[in-house]
Amino acid sequence: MSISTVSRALNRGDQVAKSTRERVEEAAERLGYVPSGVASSLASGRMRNIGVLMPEMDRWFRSSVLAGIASTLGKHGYDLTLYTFASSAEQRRDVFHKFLRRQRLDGVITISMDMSPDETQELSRLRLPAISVGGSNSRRAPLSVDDVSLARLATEHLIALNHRVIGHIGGLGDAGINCDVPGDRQRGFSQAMEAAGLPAPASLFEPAEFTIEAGLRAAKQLLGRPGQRPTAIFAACDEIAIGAIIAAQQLGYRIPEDISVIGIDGHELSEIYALTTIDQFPRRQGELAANLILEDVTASDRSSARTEETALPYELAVRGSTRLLHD
Amino acid sequence: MSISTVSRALNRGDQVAKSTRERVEEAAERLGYVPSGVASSLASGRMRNIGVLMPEMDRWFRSSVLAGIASTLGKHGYDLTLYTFASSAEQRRDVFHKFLRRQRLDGVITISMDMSPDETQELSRLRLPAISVGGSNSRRAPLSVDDVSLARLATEHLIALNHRVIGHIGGLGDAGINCDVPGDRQRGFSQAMEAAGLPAPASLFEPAEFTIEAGLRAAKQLLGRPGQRPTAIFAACDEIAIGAIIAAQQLGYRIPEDISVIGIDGHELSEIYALTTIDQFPRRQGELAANLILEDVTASDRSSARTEETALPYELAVRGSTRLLHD
DNA sequence: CCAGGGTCCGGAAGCGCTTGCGAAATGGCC
DNA sequence: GGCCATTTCGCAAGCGCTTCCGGACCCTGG
Repeated sequence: MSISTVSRALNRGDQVAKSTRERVEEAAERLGYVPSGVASSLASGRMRNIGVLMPEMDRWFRSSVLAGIASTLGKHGYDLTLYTFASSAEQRRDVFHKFLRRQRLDGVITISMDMSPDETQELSRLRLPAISVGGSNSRRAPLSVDDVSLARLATEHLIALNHRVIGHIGGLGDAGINCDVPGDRQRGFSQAMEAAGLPAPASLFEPAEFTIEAGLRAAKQLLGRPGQRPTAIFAACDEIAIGAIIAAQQLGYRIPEDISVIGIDGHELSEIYALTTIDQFPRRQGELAANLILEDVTASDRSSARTEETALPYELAVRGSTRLLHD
Repeated sequence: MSISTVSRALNRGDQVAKSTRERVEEAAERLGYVPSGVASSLASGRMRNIGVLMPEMDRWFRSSVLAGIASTLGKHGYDLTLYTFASSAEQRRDVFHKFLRRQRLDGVITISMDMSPDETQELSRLRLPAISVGGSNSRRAPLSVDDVSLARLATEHLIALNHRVIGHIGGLGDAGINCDVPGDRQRGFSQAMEAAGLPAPASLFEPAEFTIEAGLRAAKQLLGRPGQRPTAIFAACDEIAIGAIIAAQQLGYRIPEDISVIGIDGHELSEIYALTTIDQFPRRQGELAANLILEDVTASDRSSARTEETALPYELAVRGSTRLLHD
């Protein structure tokens, strides 16, 4: 039995008789033989390896997406190479200009980061299919929920419950280098308020990063401010919303009797806090992203590079943190 | 200028005149040339790639360790390939018997998982240096805090505060396939209680997985049970502790007036809940693990395979969730 | 001025696989 | 049973680097 027959039997199974293939597989199993990844990559040009780029793993959303990607890629026999750049511009440059150029990847998935034109160009120069999840205005075949609509929906939920004085916490991007999800959500909020003819004064907005701690601080600011107190708060993400709930409780407010709170994400903690939220199934987003990139990679030399956005499912999950306001 | 000179100039810089090296580097920079990773791996046998194995990314501890590893490896020009197996034994088998055998890795780091003898053997058959963090009785060069001591320390803190009736929540391993951190912490608890001559009846123990939700449920069970109510709770991890705090509050208990709570980990949320805990700096553990594995990999052909355990730092962080019991 | 020793560079042989191409074998049909 | 169509297999040429080895060159000291 020749080397080439073994290779064919193990790889694609075509062009080789069923019986020989079975013999080969049996022998490989017995010897514990698995073809060397680097050698087969070098020879075939296929890496069986997808890169995942993301700013940091500090948010629940991102690690959920990552988990979804990891499990899906694993199922298909692909490796997943992880690149993070914790707010260091230099590390980020290195990823694009050193690591990606080593040509170990068949494609990349980016999580909640917008690429600069330079980076996008680099990707196409390398002829690497890419898809991004959790970014808003990425340039190549983005996979994203429409954050503006999401925020509008959340705000409309509060308005439908008769709230008129609604505060918003969020809007602080990741140091500007990443995606503009916070900005989009703020815009959605404004749109909904405007459409309902409601004012959205600056005094009812408080900036915060996407963490519980920041949400807690911001909510205290917002609620402690003299002037008209909001009867409801739209938090840009669940972490902030949970922080807001804790802050409200610490200040003596009852949720939802005194203040309604709504978030976005479907965080694992949201159920515990009975948080009304918009679930966007991040893990499933990761799985979807992985499947799409695999399709792109397998597709005969990316002739059919998808460019249209793929809309993602989301779902208003009404729990106990929002309630009708009686006037 | 010949190919071999370029290779030498880019790789090790020795055996090549400074001036030529500079010329090569300048040219590479200008052309955006970076040597193909697979080709150089195949030729040299070095992969510049470390594998990270872990059960799932669902715990804060694990993603913190991962973040530390990722940033350290990136700084040294190494790729990080991530393998997870969400409780599926088959996936886990595949990782060890397919993915690792592809020989794309220079070494592996395992996070909070114990390897079966079969798996350990597989690793040494592949001559892969390995180090594990967050596991207790791993077999190769483990890097771990002594979970028994940690738990003893936490319990002793409560005892020193005059508590005599102390409950414990935890002890539920990850379906038995992973590491025995929960068991170790339970043992530490028992040891401390016994040493202080205090009883630790079954009624004061409640099993729980390492999540906030499970902690919440378990704490309600523990506190709702008729009979002697504990004045303090030692939670096996911060997630459980936070769940316990929330549960206690929901039941109307005040923390720490009515019940003291201590956890282990140093979770990002622990400050918000004023949780007394034992910080074990997981991110730093990840960085350390990465540095050690790089040492192992670089070391002239693993002649000096470390086998002794490396003790890790930890620190009792006393916050507001524990207080002296006046009798 | 020449020998000797260093330094620096180029040639060439792989690393372990994939795959196009042609040869061999197999099977079906008249 | 012979011939063609079809399947199945082996040969060999790479894939893009690394690295051993020998040769060219330069400098120094005698």
